[in-house]
Amino acid sequence: MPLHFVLTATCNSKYPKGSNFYNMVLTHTEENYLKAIFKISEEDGNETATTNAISAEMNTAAASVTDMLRRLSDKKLINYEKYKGVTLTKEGKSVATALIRKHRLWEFFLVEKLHFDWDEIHDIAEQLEHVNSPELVTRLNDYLGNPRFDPHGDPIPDENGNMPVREQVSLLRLKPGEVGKLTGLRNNSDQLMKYLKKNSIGIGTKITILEHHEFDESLSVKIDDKQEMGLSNKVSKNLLVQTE
Amino acid sequence: MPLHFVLTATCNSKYPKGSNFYNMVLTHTEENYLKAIFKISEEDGNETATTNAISAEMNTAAASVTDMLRRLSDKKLINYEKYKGVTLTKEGKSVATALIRKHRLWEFFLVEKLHFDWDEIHDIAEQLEHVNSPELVTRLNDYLGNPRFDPHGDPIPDENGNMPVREQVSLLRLKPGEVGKLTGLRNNSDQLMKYLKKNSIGIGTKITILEHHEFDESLSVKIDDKQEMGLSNKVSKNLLVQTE
DNA sequence: ATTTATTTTTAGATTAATCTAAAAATATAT
DNA sequence: ATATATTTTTAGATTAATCTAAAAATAAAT
Ligand SMILES: [Mn+2]
Ligand SMILES: [Mn+2]
Ligand SMILES: [Mn+2]
Ligand SMILES: [Mn+2]
Repeated sequence: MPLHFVLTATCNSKYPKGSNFYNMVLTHTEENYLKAIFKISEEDGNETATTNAISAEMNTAAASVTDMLRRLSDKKLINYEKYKGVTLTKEGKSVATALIRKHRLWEFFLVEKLHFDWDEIHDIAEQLEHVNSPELVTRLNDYLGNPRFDPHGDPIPDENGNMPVREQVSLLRLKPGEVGKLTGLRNNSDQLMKYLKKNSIGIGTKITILEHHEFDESLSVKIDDKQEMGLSNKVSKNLLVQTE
Repeated sequence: MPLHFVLTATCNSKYPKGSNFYNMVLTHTEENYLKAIFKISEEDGNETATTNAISAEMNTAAASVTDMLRRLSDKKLINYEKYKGVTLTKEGKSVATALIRKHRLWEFFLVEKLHFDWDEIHDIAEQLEHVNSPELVTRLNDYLGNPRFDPHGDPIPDENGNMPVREQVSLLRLKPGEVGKLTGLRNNSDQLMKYLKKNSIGIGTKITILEHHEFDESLSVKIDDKQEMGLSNKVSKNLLVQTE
């Protein structure tokens, strides 16, 4: 019998004594803020991450963000001037990419080894990414065969934080007759993933353009030389493919 | 069973909506206290876990323990009466064994798949055990082949919290000529593990008793039909073996 | 250039988890 | 049984992380 619970819990870790700049132990929360700032900064057009953008990304009140920005600034993880928005420092960026590396390695593990589907892994990886053990990351990476892309096609940063880059365009840009191999999604929405899964479309799937429909800008396509189907404009726009 | 209580909890990570009594979301700290209480209760002779025992196990001030006991009691995870010490409720015990299950499954993973040594895994498992995903535990268990004992020889509780039991005696109890297979340690001290590793002794190692030395109650033994060596009383006492 | 709207910060509270110091309860020893 | 020692609880503070409401700064519109 489902009762209505309001659940609040803080997942605090302790600060070990003797932590210095380079082995600073951050709280899960601080780590999540850094990831959010990184994500916002990556979004095209964003010079700096604003308080409101972070507030939206983190689902917290703007006032809470301001609080945290002061703290992250004190720790030299961000460059912060009141009212100006923030950027990550070198150190902050390094923390953020290390988190993303862990997140995506764990996602790869969950799909490759534990046979989860790509729409089931994100929330688990959100937890696993906070496990702090450099040796674990190294061994996990080796165990997985040093993968370069996660199950959503997102690049996995290497030990130094460098992301592999890849040429990919929206499926919408291909002309009839052209073929694209699905390499990523523009946004990793669960609904989109479930929809694609239902239609046997996943990373690596070969998609051939049959026709562009002017009226609603949708596509007719052929999937892996098997079924033909229509793809709405909204779906096609979100599919990133490599040609040839 | 009608459970009427409203509990308030925050977690930085999203907490599942529709939580009920049986999938209550606890903080890492609350989970660690439950594990500590479980551990103390398992130690022979301990009817209840006292505030000081918990304080020692958790490395926190006794006053902090009292605080937490009130909280855990409010959540019906422990039976608590002031000055009387505590026991786990059925629910509390179930949370604790689920944690131990996760801890030991992850330790098994770290050794079997990532090739860590048995003295390197505990701290990482301490973190991994708090990852909350029943599906993950199920799949991890299947992936590992439903192991019954962890790399230290400790039993892994099954889905229902039942621990496999095993006959094992201290090596000291064997008579000269008898053979024991190492199945566990009385306490998982890092120093002991490192010492054994250095002498090629691990779980499964065959140990033949050559001689008991009266003077210091030490042993002469043969390891896996290979090297002969002495084992101090303190070491032998901590080695648990199966005979035959 | 003012006014209005939006964004951001400050102020003031709350909760979990911790601490130290003091008080109260229980256990041990004389 | 009284005194002493130990254990446990209470009292009072602190810090991280959050909130709402109000003030201040910046941006947009008239
Ligand atoms: Mn993800
Ligand atoms: Mn991903
Ligand atoms: Mn362990
Ligand atoms: Mn173990």
